[in-house]
Amino acid sequence: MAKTDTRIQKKNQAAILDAGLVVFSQFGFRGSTLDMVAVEAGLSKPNLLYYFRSKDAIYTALLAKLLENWLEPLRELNATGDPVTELLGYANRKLDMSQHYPRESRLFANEIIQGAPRIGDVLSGELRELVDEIAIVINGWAAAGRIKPVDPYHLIFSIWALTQHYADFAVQVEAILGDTDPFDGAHQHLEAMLRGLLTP
Amino acid sequence: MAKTDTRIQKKNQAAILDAGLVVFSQFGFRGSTLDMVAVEAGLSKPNLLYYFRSKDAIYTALLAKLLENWLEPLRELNATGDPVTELLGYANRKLDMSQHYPRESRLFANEIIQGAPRIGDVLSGELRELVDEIAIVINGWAAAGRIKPVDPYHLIFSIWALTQHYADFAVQVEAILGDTDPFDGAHQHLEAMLRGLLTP
DNA sequence: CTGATATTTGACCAACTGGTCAAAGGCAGG
DNA sequence: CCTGCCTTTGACCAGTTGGTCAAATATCAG
Repeated sequence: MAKTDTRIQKKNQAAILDAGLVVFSQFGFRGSTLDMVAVEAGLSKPNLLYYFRSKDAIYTALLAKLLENWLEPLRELNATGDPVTELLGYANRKLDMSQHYPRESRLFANEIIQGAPRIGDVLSGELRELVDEIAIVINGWAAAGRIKPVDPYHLIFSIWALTQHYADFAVQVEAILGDTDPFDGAHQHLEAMLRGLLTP
Repeated sequence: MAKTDTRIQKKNQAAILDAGLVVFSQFGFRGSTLDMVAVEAGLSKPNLLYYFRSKDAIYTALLAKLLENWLEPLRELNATGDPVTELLGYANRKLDMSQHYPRESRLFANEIIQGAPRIGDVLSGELRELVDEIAIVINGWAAAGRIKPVDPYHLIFSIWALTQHYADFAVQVEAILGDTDPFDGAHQHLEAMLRGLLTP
């Protein structure tokens, strides 16, 4: 029943997902067409639909695949480590993701701005639980005087905001900075902000 | 020639722009349809096109109108005031805008994420010049030792990121915070971050 | 080589989209 | 009441969209 995918299946499915990422991350779900994805993937439209049941199936597959990578850095946060090191490490990992996977960031941004119709349950389920756990850890660190007292939820929001901004609003950042690479300064600035906030 | 608009014209144009804001801010330009805007405005589709030449005209009118309000707080920043007060005031004003005009924020977010095809020249023109001016002011403050040394561009990016996040990613914020109002904590957290970064 | 299976595609369709237009309805000044 | 203008709309159109399907083609095991 569950036959293993052939070489060509794997290749084409990957090409479709790559193309879908490019197109969906720029135009959002409703703004993208199967023809755009097909052209980007170098396949015909009916051929796309041979590998994926529908436009929705491509988009959903992309979201599911990316949600994993997106939540992973948060899981790596180590409750037994040094608080400032851990939080800074997390923030830097997120910033690296913005630098190296900006399209993934924009895909999520599009989905969430538009009301997260397909991942709302993940946000209020898995993500919320994960953040609640981290919040307890951060509160513990604050109670022990290892960091300054801080609202853990807004701390996490601010790390997300500060890091994803460079991917999601890349056009604006580039319009203002010109040729300067944003990420050198971004890392330094991010660290300065978080140290100023957290160091007791 | 340039007759003043009648009452009914003003009323319907306003209704269309309001409806356009609701629809475009949620689905982006390509994801929105004239029918959606028409239903939201309580008018028929041909009637929309009696007041605006095209879908594009509605969207462009919205963007132009909003760009003004969006840049205004930045212009209000006073070079002769107290640095920390000025920057905190700006950040709080932006956060208030996210609270009271989240759809405007999401309209811009959608436009910029998707590559800012219609306002790219404003970003690299008017906005960039404005930011360059502020950057000089901030550098002056830092050189005078009135704030800690800081990259002015990334400081501005971080204020944008931290404030707009609560509007653009409202669904995610609400999924995590539940019924708690985000903006109480947001104001406090924002102030703590900026004070930690700036206070010499 | 051969047959079976996996892959690809041209032609097509119904629904939707932005936009047009002529005709109808409403409304103020005379 | 009438006249002229502003407003509204039903019907319509051409282009696009997601999706189907039967036929054609490539691939591969024996």
